[in-house]
Amino acid sequence: MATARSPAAAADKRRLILDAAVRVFARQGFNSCRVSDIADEAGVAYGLVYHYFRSKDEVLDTLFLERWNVLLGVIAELDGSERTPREKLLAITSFIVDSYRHDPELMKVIIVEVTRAANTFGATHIGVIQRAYQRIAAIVAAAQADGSFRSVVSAEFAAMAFYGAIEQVLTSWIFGLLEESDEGYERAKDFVVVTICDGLEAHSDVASA
Amino acid sequence: MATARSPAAAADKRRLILDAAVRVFARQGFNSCRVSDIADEAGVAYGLVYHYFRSKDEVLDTLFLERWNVLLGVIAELDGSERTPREKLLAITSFIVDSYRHDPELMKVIIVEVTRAANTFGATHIGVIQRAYQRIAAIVAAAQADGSFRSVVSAEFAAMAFYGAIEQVLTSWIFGLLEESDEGYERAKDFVVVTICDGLEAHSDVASA
Amino acid sequence: MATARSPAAAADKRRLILDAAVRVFARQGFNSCRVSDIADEAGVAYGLVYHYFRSKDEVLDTLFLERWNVLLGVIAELDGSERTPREKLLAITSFIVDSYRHDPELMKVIIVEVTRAANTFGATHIGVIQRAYQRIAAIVAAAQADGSFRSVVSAEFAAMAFYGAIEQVLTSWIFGLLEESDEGYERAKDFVVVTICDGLEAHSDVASA
Amino acid sequence: MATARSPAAAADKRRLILDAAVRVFARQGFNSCRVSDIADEAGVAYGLVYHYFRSKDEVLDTLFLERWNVLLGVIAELDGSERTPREKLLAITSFIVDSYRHDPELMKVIIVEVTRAANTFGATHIGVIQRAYQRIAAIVAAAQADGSFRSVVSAEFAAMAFYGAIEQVLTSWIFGLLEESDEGYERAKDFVVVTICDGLEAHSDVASA
DNA sequence: CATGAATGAGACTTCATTCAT
DNA sequence: TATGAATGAAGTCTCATTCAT
Repeated sequence: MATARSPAAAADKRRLILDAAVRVFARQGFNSCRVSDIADEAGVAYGLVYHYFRSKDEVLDTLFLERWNVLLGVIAELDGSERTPREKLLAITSFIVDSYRHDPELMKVIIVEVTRAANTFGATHIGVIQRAYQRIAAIVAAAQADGSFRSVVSAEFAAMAFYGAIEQVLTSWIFGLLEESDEGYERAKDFVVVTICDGLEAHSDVASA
Repeated sequence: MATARSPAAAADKRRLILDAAVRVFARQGFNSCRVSDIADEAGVAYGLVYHYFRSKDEVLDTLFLERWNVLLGVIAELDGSERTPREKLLAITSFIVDSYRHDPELMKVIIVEVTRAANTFGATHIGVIQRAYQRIAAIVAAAQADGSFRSVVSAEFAAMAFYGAIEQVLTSWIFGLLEESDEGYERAKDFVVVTICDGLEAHSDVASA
Repeated sequence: MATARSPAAAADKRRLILDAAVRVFARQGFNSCRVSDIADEAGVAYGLVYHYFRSKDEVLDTLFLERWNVLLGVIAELDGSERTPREKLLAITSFIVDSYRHDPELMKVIIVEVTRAANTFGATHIGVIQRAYQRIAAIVAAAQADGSFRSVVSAEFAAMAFYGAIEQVLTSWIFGLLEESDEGYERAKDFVVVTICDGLEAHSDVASA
Repeated sequence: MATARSPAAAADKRRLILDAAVRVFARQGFNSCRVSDIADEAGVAYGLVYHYFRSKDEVLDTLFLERWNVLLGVIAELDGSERTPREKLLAITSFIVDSYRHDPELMKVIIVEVTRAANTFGATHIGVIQRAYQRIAAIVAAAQADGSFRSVVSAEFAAMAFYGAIEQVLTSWIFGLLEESDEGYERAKDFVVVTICDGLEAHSDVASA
């Protein structure tokens, strides 16, 4: 009782609600769930959700931004590191795949409810979403500048193909179309980088091109 | 009697509603629009939507299946053609990009409201969605079998990266992140194929790999 | 084809709709069925219902009045006959029970949807419904006047108990609470008359009363 | 804090809605009234009806079961008492008539909307409705066993005639066909029992039968 | 007579949000 | 902080009725 009312506990309630929201959004979808579903899942009265968040939207906004900002931070840090471009792309892929492995429900929510929701949350967060694409593009552009990447495709576009490949892998896991296993996760990381960096065609063809 | 109420005109009303629904779904999103918005856009009475469709969901189902079945037909046809694997992938890319160019609203609806809606329509149509991935994978697998594509990544996965790249391009157009122009559309087709088939890295690296 | 378009066939269509309506009203209830259900059951287009009847209500009105007027006629005829009061009551009971035996669906509709529908059809037809009660009361009153029936209860009230007993028997059949068989129907007729005319108590008690 | 929002007041709102529903159902009929009519009559917001009840149906179900269970309890209690069979039937009649006298609207709703609604609520509650008939039949059967009632009609059937007579009396009041007054209510009780127990025919006839 | 496409008012129900306690 | 009763706008869907052919 005494501990339950401590400031720490109060902060916990907010976290409790956010974590519950992830599970509910992942299970039912943002539009199909009720605020009371989140409260039930968190084990609190549903008025409390409105104590910590202005609206149902703000709950999802919060979840998305929390995670996306981590992603942006990781990419920024990588960009400034000593790695080769290929290593940088692998590290980004690795981070996203591991994010999914660690909390598949949160990543499902982010991809399904935000990143692709062109009319609702996607539009709201288009700015920060775009920033991720731009930072990846910057990595590619630098690689093209130093000659390690070819310039046949624009950096902007290359970033898109790269990110699209990753998101499609996650989507396939989300839809249950692709087997999920520790080995599967690791292979996926390699496959994305090999495909995007080396291409699918046999070397001889490439060489003669 | 070639009057406005001929059987042909009746069929037109159904089409009128479907076309209006595309515009409304694209503009407001499936969840944010009302059935009356569709009726208003089509210039018909509210109840007529329910005369032709059992529910709001069925309108979207119909739109999606109409178009997706065309895509499946095109891929199947291409698979049986005399083209090289690379040409086949280009043709698929070309078809999808041209679909978007011809009717960007319909493609927006399909991608935003169905293909990625893991909790709602995506789950409903997962079977037919998957079929497209599988047919692309079959093209890659055949290419790997005859040696024109390398086997370092599984065909299934390669198909995913390929399709993900395309969908990300369309998503970027939808979000207004990528310039849309006749030239842009054509370049996008090439870029997807070049990236996926040749890879981003400079040849020397690939050769030495 | 030639016969189907004859005037006789046209009249048949009206009858077809009425008969279909009985089945549909009995099965689904007046409120829960649609005009199109009646048309479907009759095998005609539902616009045709509106050719023969002004509204859905009028279909039920017609069915009710058709049958109730027959009942009124029977009671009137009996009243003028040479029978004893007890025989008259038996004849009325017999007619109603046989009506049910012959067309249970129609009687179900009349009782469930009209006779007891105090807020809707019952109110509309209260006049003609009451006339039946009054005619039965007249039979009882005459019997009381000539000494064959006691006058301890008012004729009006006695008619009510008599009719209520019959309707409850039909209701029990309708609800499936009472076994239906040829023998059951005949026994029911006797039971109603015995109960109402002789009473339930043993004779000795009655005699000593 | 003895304010209007105490827990007791909250419980009152539910009661308020139920009582309002009785008035509205009685006045307009279940099918013809809207949920908003109930809310308006109760002076509460639309949604509060759905806070306390899952549906419009559940409101009627609740009203019916509340009252019908009281009836079942009364009959059960009477059955175990020391009264003569005739006194038991009188007590049941008395209870039902007094129920109507005390709250005619509720009894109207129960009879018109439930007890005779073979396609909707009657079918739903057929089990508990039947239990009342059975308990009355049990009283008659016991009377027949001890010789106080004759066995010429089955107990089951006798119960039906008895209950049917009562319900017809109530129906007549509901339809405004029978004068309502304190004296009228009392006379009705006697009349039902006299008719059912003694019969309508003059004693001499009965004796000679 | 016959059809069924077209209309649109209106019903039930949901649920985000507020607020008194 | 925490609760959940209370609010009411808004949405989907139904269906009686009309009407052009």
